[in-house]
Amino acid sequence: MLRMSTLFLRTLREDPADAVVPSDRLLTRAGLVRRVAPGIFSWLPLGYLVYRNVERIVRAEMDAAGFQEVHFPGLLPREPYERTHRWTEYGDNLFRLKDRKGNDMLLGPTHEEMFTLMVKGEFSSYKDLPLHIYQIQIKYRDEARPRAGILRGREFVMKDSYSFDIDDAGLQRSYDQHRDAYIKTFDRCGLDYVIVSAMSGAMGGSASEEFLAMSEFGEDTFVQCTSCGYAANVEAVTTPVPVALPFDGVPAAHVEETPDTPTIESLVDLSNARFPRGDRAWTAADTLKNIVFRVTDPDGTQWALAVGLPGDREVDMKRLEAVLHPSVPEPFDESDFAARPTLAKGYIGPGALGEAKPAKVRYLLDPRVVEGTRWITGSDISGRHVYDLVAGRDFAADGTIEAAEIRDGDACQCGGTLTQARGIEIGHIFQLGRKYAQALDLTVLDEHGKSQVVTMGSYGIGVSRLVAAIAEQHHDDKGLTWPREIAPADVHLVATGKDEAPWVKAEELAAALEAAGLRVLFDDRRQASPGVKFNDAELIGVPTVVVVGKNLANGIVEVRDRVSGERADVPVDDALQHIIDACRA
RNA sequence: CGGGGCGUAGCGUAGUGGCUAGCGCGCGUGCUUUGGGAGCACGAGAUCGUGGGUUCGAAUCCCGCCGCCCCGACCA
Repeated sequence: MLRMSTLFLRTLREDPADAVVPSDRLLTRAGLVRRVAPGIFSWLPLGYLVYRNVERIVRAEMDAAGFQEVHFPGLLPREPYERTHRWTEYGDNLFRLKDRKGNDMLLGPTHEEMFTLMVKGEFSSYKDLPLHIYQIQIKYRDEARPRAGILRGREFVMKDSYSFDIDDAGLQRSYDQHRDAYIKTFDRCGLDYVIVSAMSGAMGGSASEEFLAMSEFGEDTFVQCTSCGYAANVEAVTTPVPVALPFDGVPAAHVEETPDTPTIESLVDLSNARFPRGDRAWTAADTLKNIVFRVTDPDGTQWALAVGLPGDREVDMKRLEAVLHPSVPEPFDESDFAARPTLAKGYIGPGALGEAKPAKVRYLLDPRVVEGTRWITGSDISGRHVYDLVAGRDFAADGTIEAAEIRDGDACQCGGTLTQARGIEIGHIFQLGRKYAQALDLTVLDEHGKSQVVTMGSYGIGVSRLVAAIAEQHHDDKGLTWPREIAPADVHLVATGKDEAPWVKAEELAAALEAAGLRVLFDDRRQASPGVKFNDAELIGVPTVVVVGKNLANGIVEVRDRVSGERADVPVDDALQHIIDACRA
């Protein structure tokens, strides 16, 4: 039994000045966590109870799926990460340190290497597969900017698991098993979440999905189709390709004088003033904007890329980076332009773009720029634009690219419309494939005695982040409203009143509830006023609150439901059973 | 790393050149109080982030440094 009179807890009446998101504010005010350094937190007794409840659910579902728990060190040697190139690829996000001999060490940001090497050390036959192992471990990532409290720390707890299979079909089965286990886990946590397609990105491999808890404070933007159920991270959204248009009646392309129109807006204004369209006004969507980037490959090679897209859209850097990964795009700077005199800044057009052209700029188009679409675009001469330039007739590109910003109302592949929302990434599952097994030489013998590289899946849950994600979704203006399985207790029992009787009865009831197997948080503080106790109970968010006070004189105790706010006056003699029923409902 | 803001008691804050740094919460002692953050009295708690400078006098003005928060870039 937890007694408030002795609990190591101090709730705060005021919001901490630095806390911005609801979960951070409430977890701090309710005395569950305290910030120690940016992105680094301590768990106090009540918070640690909540944390362990979440961890227990995650572990239980992993175990139920038949996965086996292991535990790696958080402090790791450099060498395995050197072999997979992550010692360098992880960059500044890796916490690095040296031991007394001067050897490089790191605090593990994730443990693919360790899992792979462990399996390599023990298993060597296809008969040993499939294998699923997991750990719940503190991870360290030196984020450039930790924020939002527990939601995004530099030290956090993650459950990471890995599957090992001999072939692709096995990997798919393993992936599906994990997906099911994750659904059960997040359902038990009482979360409202979506499963979205994600970019497999750096890790390689094919299938990849993210579990996003709905929250306006989430850092991931995703889209959902209002009609077909499709959901995807913005980075992974694909744009439907419009049907090609006939262009028989379109006049031949012609260059016009358009002085001082380096921006789309100025170009549209000038076009309407000097070259009116007749049937309607020109808009930004009639222009073809070409944005150039310098792209750096992992091996250091640099090349130029132009993205052509309708003038009413911006390039979404996140989407561009996601498609190009692991290469890194940066906007052209003055020296890049200087090196390519055929590119007229502000007036760049398809005429100068393409790998075959002198500037050697790889030219990729937004899928919306299909054959037959007609555009106003740069003529590659400062102060002039081309009109009626028709895609497929007057120009072609090296390919297409998904890099344009996504907007609410954009079309889905199914013909429906997409809407955007934000979410907190609570889980990520993906088919790693053979990248790590290859790099670390994890092979097993198949049934023909031939050596085969193992194929892996990688699956993560942000355990500590889950606590914050649940808090984001389960609170009201008074405080936290934990789902029962997550809550630090089943019953928050408040004793109050000037007579001795309620205190005696409350003690008795607390003991009886505990004997019945319920977890009891007993507010037995003598000095605190009723108002303080009620407010603390609401802040802390235990689902069932019981008040033994002045109504005991009438044989009544009060049972409150924290979430619904319902209050029931219950005869003392029925109280025990009533509370047990309420907690087991 | 770019842009913005802020460092005053455990927490929230006032104080823009004048000597004793103020208030609320919390904390301690005593009395009163116990159904919605109680009252009274007394009390403890701050080298005003840090180093230097200006000045008769600096929390306050100037310069450097450190730290923190927010937006962006980046990320479970």
